[in-house]
Amino acid sequence: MAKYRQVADQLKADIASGEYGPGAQLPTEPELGERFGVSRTTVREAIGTLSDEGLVTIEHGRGVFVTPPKVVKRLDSRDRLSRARRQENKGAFLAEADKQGFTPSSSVRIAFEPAQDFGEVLGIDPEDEVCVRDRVQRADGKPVQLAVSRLPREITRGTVLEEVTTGPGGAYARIEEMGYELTHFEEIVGGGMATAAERAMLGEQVRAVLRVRRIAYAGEKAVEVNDMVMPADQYELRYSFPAD
Amino acid sequence: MAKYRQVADQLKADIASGEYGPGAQLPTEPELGERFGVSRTTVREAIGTLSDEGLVTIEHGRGVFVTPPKVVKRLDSRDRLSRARRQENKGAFLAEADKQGFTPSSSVRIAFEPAQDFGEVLGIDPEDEVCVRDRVQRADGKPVQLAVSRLPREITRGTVLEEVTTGPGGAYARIEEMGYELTHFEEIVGGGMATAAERAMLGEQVRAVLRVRRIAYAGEKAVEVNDMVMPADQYELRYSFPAD
DNA sequence: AAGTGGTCTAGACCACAGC
DNA sequence: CTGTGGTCTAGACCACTTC
Repeated sequence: MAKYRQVADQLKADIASGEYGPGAQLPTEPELGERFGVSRTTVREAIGTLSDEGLVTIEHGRGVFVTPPKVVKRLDSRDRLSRARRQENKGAFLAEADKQGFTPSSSVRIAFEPAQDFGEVLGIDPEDEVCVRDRVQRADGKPVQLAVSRLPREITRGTVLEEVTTGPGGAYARIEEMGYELTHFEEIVGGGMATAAERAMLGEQVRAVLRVRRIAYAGEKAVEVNDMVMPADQYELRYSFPAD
Repeated sequence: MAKYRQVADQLKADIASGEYGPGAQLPTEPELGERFGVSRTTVREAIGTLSDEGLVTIEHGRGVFVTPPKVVKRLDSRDRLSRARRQENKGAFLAEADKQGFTPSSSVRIAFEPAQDFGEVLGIDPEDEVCVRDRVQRADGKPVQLAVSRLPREITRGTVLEEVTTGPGGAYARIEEMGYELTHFEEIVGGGMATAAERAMLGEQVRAVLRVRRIAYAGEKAVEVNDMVMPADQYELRYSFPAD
């Protein structure tokens, strides 16, 4: 077996055995090289695999640390998006913050573009304009989610939906006030590795991400498509559905 | 910016521009090193990031190839797990194969163990035995999903559920015949990097995976917990739920 | 300034694929 | 056998954190 795998396996065992507890700093790369009788390059390759698996967190200039157990954000979309929540004046992200006890904040960038590929899912012409709401959502100041909403401009034109702040109950409450009564949501869940751009926003240590596309419907009409990206190790999505 | 990032960005651009089309082979590592004026190590680092992002597939001894667009398996759990499907004598994986047009196969390993941590979710004592059905599911011979089901042995004892083949309609059909009428499912979706063991089973090129835990309920009673692992780039999970 | 991880080199040998 | 990627080395210098 390759040396770097042997080193990785030994380090994993040491972490599992508690020799390096949560948050503990591992020996430096040169120290590990000497201990295992391998070059620093090989040690780095071993540490890289541990980092990929999320076992350790590498901090430039500081050291390598055993990743403490994550506080997982559990999202039950159906509850979180319920009309009841909106009537409590809570948007989806605020409802989540409320339940999990973190301080939410977000920055929003608004733009208007041709719908292009999104025309198909929204049921509009590719050249019709959409309102793009590009958000970075933070928990206690740390970015935890990227979300890009697109809404047909025929719905948003001249409304607060084209402003940074959408007001109590969030965007969905405003959409319903426009006369589009939301009937159901569809969520399409995928995953993958974070791109360099996503890591720049969510944190360089982020590896795997969950990608969720939520489509909000008013009857047969799709009124919003929201593409979200979140670090996989920080989220759990929960869905319930009947057996028949 | 680091050289390996520059190289990676240039290769990405070349792929996006179509200079290297889907399935095309990239120049060899020494060739790229010469072209960009960097060492082979640096080229490998660049290619590694492309591989992580799923843009290219590395084949030992053959070369580096632009990953062709994936045939994504779209799973609509609610439909796939419907009673109607079971009454068509199709288990979940068979129903999926039917819909997407691949030839399914699977190998099953049966074991009996104390429930331990799974006792909590199944509502039984941690020392009560569960029947463990450990499966590798293949599409056209290629492993595409790992699934480990655990069922309380009080349900499975002496039934075909403790055999390799569960018969028409799959395990859920047998559970209902035991008198446990399924009422609803819960699915908890997470993600992460594949472990070395998972890569050994699903393919060494697999990076990000989706992890789905499905819990089947008969009323308030959980009758099965099924932990599934699937390559993230091959799956899309679809859920619908009402807005109220 | 000292200590940590990040990048890079030139070269060697190994393992796998394909003729 | 040849060509490809996989592993490994010893050493150098850079960038970030901390004192």
